[in-house]
Amino acid sequence: MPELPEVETSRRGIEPHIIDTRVSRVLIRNRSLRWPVSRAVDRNLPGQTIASVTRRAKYLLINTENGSAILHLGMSGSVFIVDRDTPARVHDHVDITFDSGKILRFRDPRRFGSLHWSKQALQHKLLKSLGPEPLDNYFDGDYLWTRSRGRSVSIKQFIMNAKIVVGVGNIYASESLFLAGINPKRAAGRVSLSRYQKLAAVIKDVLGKAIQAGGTTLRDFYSGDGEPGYFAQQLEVYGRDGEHCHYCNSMIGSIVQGQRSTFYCKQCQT
DNA sequence: CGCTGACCCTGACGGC
DNA sequence: TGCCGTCAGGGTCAGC
Repeated sequence: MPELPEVETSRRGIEPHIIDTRVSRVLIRNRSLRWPVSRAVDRNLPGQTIASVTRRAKYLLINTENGSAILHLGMSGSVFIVDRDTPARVHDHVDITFDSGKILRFRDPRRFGSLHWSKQALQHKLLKSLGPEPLDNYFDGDYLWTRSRGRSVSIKQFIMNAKIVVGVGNIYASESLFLAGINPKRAAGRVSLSRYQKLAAVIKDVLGKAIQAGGTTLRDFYSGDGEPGYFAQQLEVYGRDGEHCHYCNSMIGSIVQGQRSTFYCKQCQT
């Protein structure tokens, strides 16, 4: 469900409510997420004060002086702030309660999300081999071109590979390739440097604009403050198969790559 | 090492 | 109305 802009929107939504606030209690109703939730989470977090909430790739890092909770939202996860005594609904798996009386609640119907505790979050095995952040300066066309030489995988799957670059999920991969005019089926090793420069630029642009819009709400994404994201209104191809391209008026098509749907314009994308 | 496909899970939706 | 198939914004892992 959430890609980088949605995770960033969630981060911005919750941080002001919990920063400099002490955790009084952690309640884990269901430990069977993507990986079983270790007791280390509820053993270490209570009593800690939140120093910051940061993001690496699609992971939210809830940082304290002594370690971090590492939260991934998976496909259907969300975090939000509720007041004490707000009844939990089904699929509300984790409550982190603060001295303020507020609760940071994690909800995840499909349970593809995860929660870990780590003293050194960036060195955690799930995070340490991740590629660069797309909004970092050293992520650029030269980098993509260099990494892609000799690779036969499709450009769509290449840019969704978190070892290459993080945070580009299924929506923004299709959108970026459309904006760069690149056919998603093209082999990554057969994309020119100049096209990679265009691609890196549009990835930065589309992710930045999606963050500004508060993310993309397709059905169930809401920020920590309960606001939907408005980026869906700006989508060019995602979810638009059978409709007309905004630029050339030909029909948007869809294919399946790596068991994920890809949307593209055969006319505009070569 | 690179690539492909199976798999984890629940809910929403469309067709019949 | 109800049942069934399909699909969904994520990621890991085994096997070749």
